[in-house]
Formats: sequence, C-alpha cells, structure tokens
Amino acid sequence: MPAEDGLKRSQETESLVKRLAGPSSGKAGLAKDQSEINRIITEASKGSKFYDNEKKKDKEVTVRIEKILKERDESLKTADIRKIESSVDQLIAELEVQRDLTQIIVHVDMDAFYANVELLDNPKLHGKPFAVGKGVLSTASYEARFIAKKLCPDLIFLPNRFSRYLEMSKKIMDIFHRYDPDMCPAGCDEGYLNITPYCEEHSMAAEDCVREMRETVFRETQLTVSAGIAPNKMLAKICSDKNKPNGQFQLEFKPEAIKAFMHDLSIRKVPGIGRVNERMLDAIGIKTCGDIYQQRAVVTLMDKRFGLVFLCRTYLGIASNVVQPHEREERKSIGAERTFSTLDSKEKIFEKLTEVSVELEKDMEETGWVGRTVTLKFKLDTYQVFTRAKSIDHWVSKKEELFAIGKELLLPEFPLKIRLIGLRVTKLKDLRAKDDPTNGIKRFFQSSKENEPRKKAKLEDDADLHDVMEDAMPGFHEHDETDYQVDDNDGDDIVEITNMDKDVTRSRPPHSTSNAQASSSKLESVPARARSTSAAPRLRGDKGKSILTSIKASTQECPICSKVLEIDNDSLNAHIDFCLSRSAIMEAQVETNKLVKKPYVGWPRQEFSRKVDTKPPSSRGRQPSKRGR
DNA sequence: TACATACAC
DNA sequence: AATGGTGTATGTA
Repeated sequence: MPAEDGLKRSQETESLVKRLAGPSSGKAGLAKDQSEINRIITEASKGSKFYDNEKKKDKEVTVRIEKILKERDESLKTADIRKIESSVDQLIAELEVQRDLTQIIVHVDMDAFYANVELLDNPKLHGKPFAVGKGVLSTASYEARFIAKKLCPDLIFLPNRFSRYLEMSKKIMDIFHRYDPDMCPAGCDEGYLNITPYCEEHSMAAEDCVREMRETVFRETQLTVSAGIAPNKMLAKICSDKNKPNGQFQLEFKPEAIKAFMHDLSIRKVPGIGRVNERMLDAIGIKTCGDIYQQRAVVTLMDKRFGLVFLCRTYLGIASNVVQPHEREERKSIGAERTFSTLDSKEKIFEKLTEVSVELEKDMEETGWVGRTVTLKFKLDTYQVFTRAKSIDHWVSKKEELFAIGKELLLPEFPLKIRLIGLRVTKLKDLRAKDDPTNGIKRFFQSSKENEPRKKAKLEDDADLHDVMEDAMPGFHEHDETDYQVDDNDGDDIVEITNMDKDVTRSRPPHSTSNAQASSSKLESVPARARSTSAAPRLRGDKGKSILTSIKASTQECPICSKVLEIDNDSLNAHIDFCLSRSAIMEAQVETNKLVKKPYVGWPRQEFSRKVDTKPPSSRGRQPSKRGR
C-alpha cells in the first residue's frame, strides 16, 4: 500500500472540511477528486484490524450467500413454481383479510436528540460543526468521525451528558403520554403511540393531533420531533423518517396506498432487516419490498431462512398495531462491559474485570435482580468476539462472585490480547417481584414505580395474542407462530423442501475445549483459537445519539460523493455515514491499491465481491500462533 | 446449556 | 488513532 503522501492533501482536505463544517460552502464540484478522497479515506483506515475483521465477516456472508444460492438452485430444479406461487397467493389473500386499519399508530422520533439538547444548552454552538460523544464516539459512524476529526481540526467534541438527555427525555415522554397513556417508549428519544382513542375523544384528525403534539413538544422543550402516522408500528416507524427533520407524514389508511408505498421501499428500511439480511435477500433478487412478491416462490423454498410469512406481511405492509408500555419487567439479562486499548497482561485485564464486576453489581442491586448464569464476553485485538458462560446453583449478584466466575472463565483463555471485557448475568430472578415474600421492605421503598400489572384487557384482536413477543424487539410483525405450511391441496413437496439448511460450519472460537473440563473427547491438537470469526455486532451509524453536525443547513453537499442533499444535519450525517461505510472505504482502498483513476462510479454502492479480496496477504493472516498448549 | 450471530437504539 | 454499551431473539449443537 502506498506509503503516504503526507501533506499535499491539505487543500482538498480543506474543502472537505468546509463542506463538513459549513452550510454555506459552495457546491463546487468535488467529485472530480474522488481518487484523492479515496486516498484520504484509505489512509485514514489503513492497516486497521477493525477493517480486516469487517472484511473477514463480509467474506463469510459471501460464502453463506453462495451456499444459499446453491440450495435455491437445487430446490428450484424439482419445484413446481406455479403451484408454489399460487399457494403463496392464497397465503397473501389470507393475510390481506386480516389487515387492520382501525388503529392510528404514531411513531415519534426526536430530531438529532443529543445534538439538539446540546445546542439548546449552548447556543454558541449554532453554526459550528460539532460532535457529541466522547472524543470519538457516537452517531456518525466511527469512521466518519474518525476521518472527520482528522480532516477538521475545528470540529468541536462535546462529552455526552446523559443525565441531561434523560431529563429532557422525561419531559418529552410526559407530553406523549398525554396523547396515549399506554404509549411505548423506544429508547430515550422515540416511541410509539396509539392515538385512536385520543382522536376520537377530541374529534380530531390524526394529522392535527400529531401536529399539535409536536408543537407542544417544541413549545415546552424547544426540541423538534418528527412523526409517522400509519395503521401499524412498522409503517409508522418508516413514515417518521419520511419528513425527518421536524416533519410528519401520514400514510393513507388504504390497502392499495399501503401496498404502493411498500412496493418501492428498500427492504433495508424494514425494521429487522439489517446488513446481513439485506445482502442475503439481495442475492435472491429482493431489493425492495415489492420484489418479495416477485420472488415469492424462492422465498417459500427458503422459508426457514427468511420467513415466508414475515416477508409476505412486509410486502403487504401489515404488522402489529398493538402499543403497550414495557410492562416487560421481564428482563432477560443484565450486564456491563468495557472497551479499552488492547491489553495482554493478566493483571491489567483482571483489573478491568474488577471494574466491570463492580459496575454490574451496582446495577443489579439498583434494579433488584439476581441471576444464575454468568457469561463472560471478550473481544480480541482482532475484533473477534467470544463468550464463555457458566451456570451457578445459586443466585449471583455480588461483585466478588461475578469477578471470580469471570476470572475462572477467562483464565483458560490466556494468553490473550483483548480490547473489551464484559459480564452478563442471565436466568434472572426479580427481587422485587410482588409476590415474593422475601422482599417486603424493599418494595416499600420503591413501590412508586409504575407497574400496575397492566391487564391486557383490550381487544383481543389477533395481534394481541402475539404481542407478548412484541415489545421485546423488532416487534413490528408479531412472529407468527404459524409456520405457514404451504399446505397444498395434495400434500406434496413444498413442506419438505423448506428445510434444507443445516450444515453451517460454524467456526469455533479460541478454544475448542476451554473450560470443558471433561474434555475427554479428544485432546487433539486443536489449533485452538483464531480461526473463528465471530462478529462484533456491526456498528451502524444510526442517527439519534450524538451527531457530527454542522447546524443550520437546509441544503448541503455530501463531502464524499458530492450529492446535494436538501436535508438537515442529521440526515446529512446519515448519508455521510453511508458514504463512509465499510464497503465504501474498502472500495476506496481497492481503487487506491489499483492506482487507478477511474471515473467515479457513483453511489448506490456496488457489491463487495470476493474479487476485491485479492489483496496481498501481507499483514493479514489470521493470527494463528496465538499459542500452543 | 453454551455459544455464536444478527439486530436495534 | 486506537471504532460504544446494553439488551433481545434465534439457531445450532
């Protein structure tokens, strides 16, 4: 790779900075110097283990995709497409019948919440580029921030002030509650409401109701909020993004309008479809929700992998419309973790483990939980993540014990070079459970907490049934237990064809045996660690938390791709995020490596195929050695 | 039960 | 210059 040409970059850099920083910066072309930009990006991310790991993960997905395609082609050989399609059509018809347009669901989403709170408290920031978050942390993707910092010396970094955000969050949520006492917060800056009763009682149109609500929020907090109005949560969520900065969007409550809306919608917009699923769906020809229909036969054949019913509902724009607060004190786990610069000394590592233990104990005590399974998590300097767990025969919550168990789990893994360590406790017991006689006193002190066992009196519209699983997560589609059997009229094929996916060669973590005492089986010379790639959860530069911002713009040009965007900073940042996303950077690297000055290709990024990988194995290699033993 | 993966905010 | 933290669901063995 290029050694580097130190300084000469300053001029281009300058313009990048201006664009990053300034609304007023002209829209002079910048595209012409794409190769230069590529070089800058390349350099900024050069030799990063992080990217190496990302690449490895990407490659794995590519392999998975190949396998999927093989399966598909295999089953297509014997499948009766027509027949499958008509049974899917039938399924779709059945789903359509269940469509419920009676509830008015709203998704509210604060605009650039952290950044705007900071701005509110410090007006001097107006017009200046700033980022919220510890040095290098937060919304704009890391790479964006990292590069931005490099490029923009003027960038102001503000520390997060969570208590302050929480304070504002409460005010906002309080307002939302006036419109739906059962509203469901989703994080500190967004939430779902069912305003059907409110609109009825006040004889108000949904849009007016939401506008009024947003105005109230602004009046009382000086913060802006965007909202989406639709017949279910998934649609509402997607709609809230439509007129993002300080706007709202209502989808027409008609099947045809909804289907039209879904038709061209990128599948990626669907909550639950992340980076990996996007790629896999893309592989079978699904880029938009409309494509689902076109590929319904394939989806049926791959039901186990993608979920036929889920996709059909998505295609139709049907999802849960049940909004309920998180009565879910049904916590499943509680944990703490910490990232630090790579450490390899046991002492230092155990020191970190102590910190984590202390923090976790505190958290568990404050929230009143104890548990029986302790899971240790650690991330190597290569960014591979591993977990080790142990179940205990009694309730755990004390730091000493958390530490001891963590240590026990970690010890067999040495030697290690890690950059993160964490502990998580599962199999929880709620010390504050009302029916538990052992906590009379405690309850007295903290009873005020909401929790009225909210009766799910409500309607019993089918959605309700599934709803239990809802708020837990994606929950926009109640997971239909109904494993739709393409029930053909004459029991044949399909059903069986659906599962054909096993074998997946999961790679194995550092130690094949590790804490496996009884190892028994074989003490073979397992090459031990390294070959597996687990994956750090992909960091996505979502908007919401802190923001790399240049306030005050209405039209800006993306410094990376030069696309002119008429959007607020938040959206611009999201876009920049995208432009600086992993694949973009890798692409830039590839281009640079080739020393080619090819014309800029343009955004909708192209797929990152294995070819790209032809990079000299120089530095890369897994990291075998790691130890013998 | 243990572990890995994917996703969300 | 060193790419977050917390939590849930799910698949596999």
